[in-house]
Amino acid sequence: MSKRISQSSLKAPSFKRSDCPLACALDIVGDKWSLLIVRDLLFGRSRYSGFLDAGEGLPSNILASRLRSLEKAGLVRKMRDQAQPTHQAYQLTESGLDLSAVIVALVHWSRINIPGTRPSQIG
Amino acid sequence: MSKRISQSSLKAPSFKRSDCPLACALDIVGDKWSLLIVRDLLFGRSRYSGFLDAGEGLPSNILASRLRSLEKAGLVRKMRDQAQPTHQAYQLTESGLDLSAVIVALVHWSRINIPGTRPSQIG
DNA sequence: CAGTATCCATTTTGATACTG
DNA sequence: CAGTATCAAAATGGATACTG
Repeated sequence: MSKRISQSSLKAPSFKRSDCPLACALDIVGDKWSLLIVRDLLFGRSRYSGFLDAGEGLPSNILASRLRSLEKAGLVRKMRDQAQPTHQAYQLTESGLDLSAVIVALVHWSRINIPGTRPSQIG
Repeated sequence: MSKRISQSSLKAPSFKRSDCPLACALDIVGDKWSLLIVRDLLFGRSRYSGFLDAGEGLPSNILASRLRSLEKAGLVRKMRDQAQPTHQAYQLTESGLDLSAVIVALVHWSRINIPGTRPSQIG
């Protein structure tokens, strides 16, 4: 017998504490995984399994939850893979692409301020 | 009878998954509160009670935990308040100040991409 | 194989009461 | 004022099992 109630057993993080633009942004990407998924998308990964293999050990249930919340927030779009139509592919929307500036700023900060950061490669 | 073991009942978030500069940065500021505290420091707040009153309803135990981890990561310094030496004051280090670029990028993104964001004020 | 879902232990959170 | 302590609730992380 199959369970039919829950769309997913894992809920996305809560949403919108205030109208401060910074707090609003953090309600969407203020966690340890979302920007790493955006990073992967920027660097050409587009498949579920690709995100899982990215190296930081993102668990599959967390990945599913994050993809849902990023999609709901309009940063990511899911579609059929052009090259392999049997597969799904994720891609950034305009809004998601705009996050590259945030990622660049974080990487720049990290390079200067965190010792032991990898010198020449993101991802 | 008093408990004496725990320095604090609340632990700071875990640390350093990989050597990717983005992941390293997110291990430090990749949560919903740390950058809001940095924002407050940038905008002139410096006291524990000031952070609590900032408006987003940051709980005091989370604040204590975040201040500890930001201090440990070298972004924040605790000292005696110059004006009122009976009080403590927090201030950003150079490293913490450098995060302003990240905050600017996030606010800019938010203004463009999140409807309902407050038009003319951070904080 | 790609993608989801479920179970369960551990961590983190949020709210509030409490202490020096 | 500046934190700590307590505790319930929620999120996380792994492992694993299910579906098409």
